[in-house]
Amino acid sequence: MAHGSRLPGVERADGADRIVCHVDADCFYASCERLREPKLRGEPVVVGMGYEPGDTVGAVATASYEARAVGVESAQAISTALERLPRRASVDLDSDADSSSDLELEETGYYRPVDMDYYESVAADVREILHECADVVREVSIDEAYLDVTSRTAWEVADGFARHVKDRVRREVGLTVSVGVAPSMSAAKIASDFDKPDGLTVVQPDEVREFLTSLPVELLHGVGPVTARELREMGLETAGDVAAADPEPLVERFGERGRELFDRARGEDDRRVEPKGKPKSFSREAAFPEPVEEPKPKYDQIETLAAAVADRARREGALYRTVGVKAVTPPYDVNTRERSVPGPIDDPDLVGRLARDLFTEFDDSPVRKLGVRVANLEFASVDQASLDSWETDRDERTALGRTEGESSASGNERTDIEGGDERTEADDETTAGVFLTDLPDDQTSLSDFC
DNA sequence: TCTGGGGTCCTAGGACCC
DNA sequence: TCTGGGGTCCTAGGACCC
Repeated sequence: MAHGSRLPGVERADGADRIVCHVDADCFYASCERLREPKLRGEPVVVGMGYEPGDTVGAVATASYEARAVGVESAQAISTALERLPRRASVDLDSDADSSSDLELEETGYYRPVDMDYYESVAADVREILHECADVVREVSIDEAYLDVTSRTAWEVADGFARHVKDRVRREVGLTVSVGVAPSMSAAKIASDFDKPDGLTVVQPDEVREFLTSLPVELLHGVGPVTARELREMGLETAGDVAAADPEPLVERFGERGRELFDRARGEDDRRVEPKGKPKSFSREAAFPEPVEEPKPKYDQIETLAAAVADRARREGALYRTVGVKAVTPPYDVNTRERSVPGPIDDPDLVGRLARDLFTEFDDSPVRKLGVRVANLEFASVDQASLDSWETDRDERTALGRTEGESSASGNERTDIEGGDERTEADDETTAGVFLTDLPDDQTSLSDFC
């Protein structure tokens, strides 16, 4: 793309500028709940786990803006959320005995459990629209994506284009999204956040520096509480401060990230929008209501999590070479242990055995949270590039699996390469998925903006 | 902020190899 | 026996994101 060597003064003139769109659904889980339960519209809605009587652990996944108005935030302990926003249903029961609770009713809200399957199905509808609106889409998470729309619009009409995307999602799915348009991924991300909810912010190429300059450093992507505090200690409060700073101390203190920070604060980010690759790891974790010391419940939990992770990997058609456990001990110390085996495996029993083995170190420790993870993943077949080579890939993989199974068995642990039929079925599904997402784009409705 | 769950990337030291 | 420097893999921890 001959993009690395551009002269400072002429960066807008070389035609290499991209138009990047960041699309971010507004309080996605809560909005999904409203889709299937319209009475929740306009009401405070909290989606999370652990709010039923008797539950003791859980957190807020998403709060509607009405719920945020009374201090409910995502990642908050559900107990705190319930204090600030009592659950509507439970108040209704009380209200029989207390007719003066009309006022309090205003300060109650609806709680709903996380239902990922349903949210996934809604997200799939949104994705379909986004893929029709862009040449390249990078899905960042279930409710967020970057679009490279360089060939679909122009700066002069970028706001109309963004409006079109928003309107389509609202009409066809029923959700509001916030959209940011900018010449880079990092600026587009900040732009979509700028005017939430239902936001639309376009940052023209020559406006990027000014747009960023007054932003507090924590609004930069990749700057969390720790980095923000350290930046403040260096006297850097805003993106503008960082942009004007000497980059050397930043690199000194933060390494590669420091350089990145400096660039991003100046609006320099030449990452191209690229489709997301395969996952790097799968994990499952679970918290205990309170720290547990006895081995039995801990090992039971390890067992359950290991089985769930192995099952997930198999369903996704992934082989793994590394198994890890995580033990969170009071006050909140995160300990991880992992072990790798020589060859890629698909072996639920071995995941269980390795996980138990790795965990023995924490036999006598109080533990508040446990996790099991597989990593070093390999996806046997299906490179979307060429479907012709699929049969070949599959044959190669079968041979591969056998060889590596043997080498791994000779390593230290017995491994079974089994379930070949199931794996093939999973691969077939993946292949079908490639066909589905390869449907031709319908650009006609976008021609106005091109 | 007293802490849920599922991810990503980076760093740093040690082992091991050439 | 002492020794340089580079590369890669593994492991543990940390920061961050949604």
